[in-house]
Amino acid sequence: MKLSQYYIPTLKEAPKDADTLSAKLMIRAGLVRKVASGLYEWLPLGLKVLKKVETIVREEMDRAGACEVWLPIVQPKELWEQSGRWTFYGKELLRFEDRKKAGFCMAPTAEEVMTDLVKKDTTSYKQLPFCLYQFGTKFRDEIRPRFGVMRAREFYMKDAYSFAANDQQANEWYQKMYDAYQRVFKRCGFEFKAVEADTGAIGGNFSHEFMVLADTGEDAIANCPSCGYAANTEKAEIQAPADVKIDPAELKPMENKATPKVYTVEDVAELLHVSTDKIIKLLVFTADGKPVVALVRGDHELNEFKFKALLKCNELEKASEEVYTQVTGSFVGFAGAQGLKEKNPSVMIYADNYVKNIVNGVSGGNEKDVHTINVTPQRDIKVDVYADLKMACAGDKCARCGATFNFTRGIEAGHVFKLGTKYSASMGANFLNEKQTSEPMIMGCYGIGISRVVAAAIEQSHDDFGIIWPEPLAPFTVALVAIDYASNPDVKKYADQIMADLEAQGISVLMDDRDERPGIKFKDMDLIGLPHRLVISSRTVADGQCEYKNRKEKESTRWNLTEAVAKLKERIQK
RNA sequence: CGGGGCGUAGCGCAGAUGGUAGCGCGCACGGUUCGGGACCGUGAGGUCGUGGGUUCAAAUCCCGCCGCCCCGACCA
Repeated sequence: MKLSQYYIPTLKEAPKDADTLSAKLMIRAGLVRKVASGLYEWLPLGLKVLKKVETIVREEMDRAGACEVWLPIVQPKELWEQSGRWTFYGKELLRFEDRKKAGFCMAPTAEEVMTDLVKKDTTSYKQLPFCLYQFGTKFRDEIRPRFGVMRAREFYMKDAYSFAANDQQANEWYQKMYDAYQRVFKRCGFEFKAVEADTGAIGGNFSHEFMVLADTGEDAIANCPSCGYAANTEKAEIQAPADVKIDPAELKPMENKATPKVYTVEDVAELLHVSTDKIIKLLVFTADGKPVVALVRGDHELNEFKFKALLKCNELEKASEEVYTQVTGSFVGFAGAQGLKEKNPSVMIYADNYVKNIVNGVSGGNEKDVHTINVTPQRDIKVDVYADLKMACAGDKCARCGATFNFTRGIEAGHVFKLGTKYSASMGANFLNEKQTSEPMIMGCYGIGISRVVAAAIEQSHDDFGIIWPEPLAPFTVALVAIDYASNPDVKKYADQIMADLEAQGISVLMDDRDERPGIKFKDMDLIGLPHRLVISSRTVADGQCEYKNRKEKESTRWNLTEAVAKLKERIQK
């Protein structure tokens, strides 16, 4: 392909609303353009990469034995009412009416249509198990789209759904998909990790996220170097610290200190000359409307996912100021749990395991501008439940083996869920088993954000000059920079020849044949980030040579023109 | 939805105290250049987000609306 005929509008400067590195590079390199918040146009170069990812995913889905289908993006309200998500799914579900005032939505995912499709034709255990998948546009009306195509409202996804007659079959499909995902991300050339994850709004029994590792990733991952356990920090189970034996002689009596206008943990610690791990943070939530109190150490963060799981509630929200005051009898920021149970016996107090070991700590003083020092929870606070409630952080130990976690960051590119019977039961996707009884199918669902994978590839692999595509995803394999193409017939002859030879061997080439200065051509090619670069110019042609450079490397080498194609072939991954 | 910021040429920006719009990049034409985003000259390109108000006069001041971005809840 000649660049002069291709549509690659590159930009020297990124638009100011591009917020992430990959978003900036995708726009600058002419992969995408933005039409509106969270809505993108994919240009030829970007689409090529998208298709490469799609092809890899399709091949691995087929290899795993899944069958491709194509489902509508506009879906009827009735199906969503059957699953209960018409009301349960938040505002991310874009709902609308057709001319007959019938309700529809733009599909954010496809459990409903897929389950509906399957239940009509599947009636016997003899037909199970199987797995269907599709590629398609998904729409989620995100409150705040961000990070370019990584969190767009409209995005391209592969979603697969497995249906099984029993747990064993269901687990086998989960494993097949898990393995297929391993192959997909390996083939994409990624550094990645499969981690245990929270099941979130999709619901279900258990799940893994496939994280593309990148320092700029949105998610933090805890991994155990000893037993291999890896989990999103939202989920990572932490070993409770060993109980500390408290020496009664150490304990000091509680005492109130004036701390006017001091609100943050850091400020309190500084004013009172204690470290933040001595501070007991009190948080008030409403769990399905009922107020609850949570305590965590000042240097820790409460993990709402864990708290929610512990409470087994549907909705967990930070309490309003009124509720806070009502529950604690104090002002926001100055409540302490000492004596709280005595004052308000109906309120449940939950505390993170680490709070148990605080001795002579600091807590809110239950008065405006006052904190209480020498609070020792074991003596002074009636905690109902101690549990693992904190976000995993540096120094935490693996709940399974006790080794200290390592932390990395990643981008969630794929997610596998074991759904169980959540949708099949509510939507009546039943089958008849050997014993003539009807039971719901056991489902699994498996997603890969294809458009997000493209952005993730860039987040993981780039430098100051631009993108560095992993070879399997590169829009073209070879960049052929033909300097003096327009003015030197020899350059034109050899460049055309090499391009034709490469293309004849199935190697894709993008040749810059434009009548531009060399600097512009180099800069553009670096930005676009094709893995292999060949330069042909008056200079090299005079010596019967060309110049080769890998995008990842700094140094280039000279090759004879006659051997260029063969040498290049050696370097290209098959 | 709550808090903060912004909307002026394709992109990045400047336009105190109101006087009818400019710069850099990019684009077109001519010339000099030609291995890491050259230089000179000429030129095209703008309902200043939008609706209203104040005023002799509004990009500028006031009000409404819309859009976009950042911080929080969602997620592939």
